[in-house]
Amino acid sequence: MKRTAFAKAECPVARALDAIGDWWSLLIVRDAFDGLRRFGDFQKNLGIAKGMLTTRLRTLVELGVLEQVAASDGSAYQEYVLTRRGHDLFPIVVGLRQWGEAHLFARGEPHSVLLDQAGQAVGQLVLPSKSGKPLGWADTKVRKVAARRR
Amino acid sequence: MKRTAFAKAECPVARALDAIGDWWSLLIVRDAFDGLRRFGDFQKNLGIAKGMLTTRLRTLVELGVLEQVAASDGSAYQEYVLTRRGHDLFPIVVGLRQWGEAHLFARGEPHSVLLDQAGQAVGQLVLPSKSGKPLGWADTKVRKVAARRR
DNA sequence: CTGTCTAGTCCTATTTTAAGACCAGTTCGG
DNA sequence: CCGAACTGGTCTTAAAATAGGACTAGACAG
Repeated sequence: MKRTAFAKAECPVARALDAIGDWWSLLIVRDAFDGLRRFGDFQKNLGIAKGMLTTRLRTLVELGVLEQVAASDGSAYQEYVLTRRGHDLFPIVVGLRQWGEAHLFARGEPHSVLLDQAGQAVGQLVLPSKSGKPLGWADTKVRKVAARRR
Repeated sequence: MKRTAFAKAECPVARALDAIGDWWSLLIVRDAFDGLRRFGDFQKNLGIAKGMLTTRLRTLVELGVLEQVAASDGSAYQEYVLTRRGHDLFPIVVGLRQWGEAHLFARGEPHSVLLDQAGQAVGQLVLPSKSGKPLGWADTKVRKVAARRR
């Protein structure tokens, strides 16, 4: 049966996963953050089947995460670049990176690292509170949307 | 063909997506953050097929994101609770939530909201730098693992 | 005991994915 | 200017994943 959809869910997490929660979309976005722009670059770097890449890029463009622009090198081809909405995915990609680094690599196993412009490794993502003290899971709760009464 | 695997990738983002980057796993984790613990609770709340839920829970337990413990109500059943590793997924779930809120809901459309213990909406995730100034996408770059020479 | 609840397993139909053949327009080398 | 190679796709096919539901063993409630 068709993959179940959460596009109408009232939970933003579910909608976000419905939009970009597949194996390829965020990897394409990651590569876009790394500066990749052309169909062939994504295809070669990810080893993704061309047909998949075509449908993923189309979906990301429809979502407004990527947009197609004329190639920056003056050729007749097109390039895919991140929009504002795409740039806003940065914390998610960083979060995945930090979780992966912390839990999916053996001690000493080499992996790529995120640096600031001075070449320093960046810190951990934090969720600030009004008081300035970072919030963890235990400090928060979700307020659900009130069930619609009749 | 078999879904392509990134479990050996040197990029932590790719490994993380390989582990938890499917449509259901993070929704299960979200529900666990919301306090759900039992098979039937997850199944009812998500509307997921039981077979899918079984394999997802098994995978999450193997990954060390969830663990099975004896039911807290004294019955003979088991419950699934987040481990330390599971709790560390909090920033990712929050990131998805915030991106979804910002880009996937129409103005005024109701959605669930994340609150701190005082009932205040939480702020945006930030990536701090040494200098204390939050880092954005343009302020960072990825250092790749050096290609292995012979 | 008996009926219901829980937490699954198993089966089937359908959809999605991977992989590669094929193709039209673009660019390059000479 | 011409043929070869590159770019950015489309189409086809086989295998795998998903949705949905039937079925079941053990726990529990009355």
